[in-house]
Amino acid sequence: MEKLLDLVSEEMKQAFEAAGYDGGLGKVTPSNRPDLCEYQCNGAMAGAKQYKKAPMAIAQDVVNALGESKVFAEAGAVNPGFLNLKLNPAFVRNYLERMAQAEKFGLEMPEHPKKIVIDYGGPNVAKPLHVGHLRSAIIGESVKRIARYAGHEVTGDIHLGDWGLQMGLIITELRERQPDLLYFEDNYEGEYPAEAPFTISELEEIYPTASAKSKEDAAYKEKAMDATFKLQSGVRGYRALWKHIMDVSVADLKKNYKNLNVEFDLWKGESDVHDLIPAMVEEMKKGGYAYLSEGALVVDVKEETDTKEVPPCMILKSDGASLYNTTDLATIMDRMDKINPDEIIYVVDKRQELYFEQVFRCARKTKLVRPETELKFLGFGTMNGKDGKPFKTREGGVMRLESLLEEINGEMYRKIMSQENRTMPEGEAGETAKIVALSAVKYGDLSNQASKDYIFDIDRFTSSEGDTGPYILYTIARMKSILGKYAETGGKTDAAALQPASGASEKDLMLQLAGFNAMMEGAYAETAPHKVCSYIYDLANAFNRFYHETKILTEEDRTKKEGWIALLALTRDVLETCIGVLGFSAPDRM
RNA sequence: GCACUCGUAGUCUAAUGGAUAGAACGGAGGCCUCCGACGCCUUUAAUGCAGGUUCGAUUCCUGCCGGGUGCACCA
Repeated sequence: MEKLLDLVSEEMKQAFEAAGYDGGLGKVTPSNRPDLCEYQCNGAMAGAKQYKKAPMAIAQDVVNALGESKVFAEAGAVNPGFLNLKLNPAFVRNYLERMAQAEKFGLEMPEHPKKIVIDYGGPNVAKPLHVGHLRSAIIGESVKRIARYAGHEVTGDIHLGDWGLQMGLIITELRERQPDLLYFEDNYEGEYPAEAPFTISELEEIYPTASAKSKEDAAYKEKAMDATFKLQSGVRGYRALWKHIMDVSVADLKKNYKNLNVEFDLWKGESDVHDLIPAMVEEMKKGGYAYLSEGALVVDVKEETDTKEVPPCMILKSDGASLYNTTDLATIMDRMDKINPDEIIYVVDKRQELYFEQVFRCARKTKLVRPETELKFLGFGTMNGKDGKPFKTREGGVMRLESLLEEINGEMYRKIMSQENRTMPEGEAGETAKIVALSAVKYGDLSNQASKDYIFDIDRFTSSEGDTGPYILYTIARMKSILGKYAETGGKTDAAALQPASGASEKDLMLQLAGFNAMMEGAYAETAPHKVCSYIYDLANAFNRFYHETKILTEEDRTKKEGWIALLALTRDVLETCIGVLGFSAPDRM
């Protein structure tokens, strides 16, 4: 289904052509001056040079050519040459009815859906999630859902950090503590226990301990590196331990991501591509791309047009070990092999931009990807505390994600329980608090442009006043309440009942709804969840204004009432769809 | 040192080169016998500085000032 803006532009294009001008000038955009008009066209000014004619004269010609139109209720030429437009209410009404009845509100599906892999999350096993993981999860999940809604075939991959020295450290510390474990017996050939010899909380304590020790004690670090080597070369007991670490850790991660309403399609990690590395390195050498520099194996990725120094992409360290680059490149290779995506999007801290630039160039140069495969870096900014510095606990440490969520859930719960006219029982309040708290966190994050730093302010995010998640949910709850009451009286809801707008706030709401497709297309094209946020905020406001001056349930005129109910139902559906792609949901009441 | 990035009301944030820079919080004032006042309405206040390109610049270019970040064996 065509976007409203396209239909309107088409009408304008014909008018330009009828008046003897280039139809391409007839592009219509939403109005910058809502007090003057609903839509505007700046084509007359753009065409002034081309036709050596005053913009105003061109605009007047176009208005004359437009004549009587089904699309426009008003079209006027205004100095210095703007075309101010108001739409015909019946035209808008018909558009909304089609939208309500169409799949995905008439959002056009791509002719050739793209295969997209989104790499986000990126936690390390055996380490608890902390606030640094929050943005990748929230933004990645939303980008994934938007792309999927837009009709593409999207795979979300968590990309675990599950290989390398950190695993050696854990195994070493385990050995220090429990040297008699079966896993450390060289000659043992039997089955290992199914149960892990540690819990997740122990694991989370073991890693930092081991990491600290290795920094102070060279011999300890030596042991850890040896353990890493043994693990990577496949020593049975070490592999068995590694499996335990993975199982315990992944189970915990799944629980935590579930609380965030984040779901990965793939739980792949660095370990999955370990075996692919030797062949990949060999190819890069054979192709003449990789060479030794200062003992390390590197691929040059400089380009003529660079204004900055782009260091070569390192493939192997001088000791022959692999590193971050190696696994990322091997992962690209693996994805091309198994999924063959048209695009891979990395949702990563923006500080890694240069690094990914190197990796992308290297992947292209060494032909790991097809020439047309898009590699996109979606870098996000830092989440700061109220002081404008990176978010920390009161003690100055790294805050665990669990603690952060608990704090917000608690805050939300207190707010619900302290409502003056609270009718909600405590049990439901607990569940509702979680739903609303998640909206607070996610909306607070996503309403900013991803690339910018932002200030995490619990008080502001959990407030239901202003541009917040709870405000959106409150508005939805109110609509559900009205629709519920209407349904109780046996009323029917049907999009065919929609009426042309009779008032200004009603028309405003309708136009806002009609802009859904254009908004969603833009949010996908620019991988910009914040556009969805600002859209639903405007939509919620438009609804609240309409609600305020329209008494729906007490309306005597049945035609009017059913039309409004249909409008309400459509608004609710659009809002819920939008928060769905943002990765949160709305309770029925709050 | 080189490079990247960001500077918008007191605070927080938006704006494919287009009209009077749009919101939110805060401040001031108003609206509940009526569908959820966690709402609505009115009001207050901003593009770091200096040039340039353009009919028109928050947006593009140059310089300066200020914050953040990155510059091969970490991830």
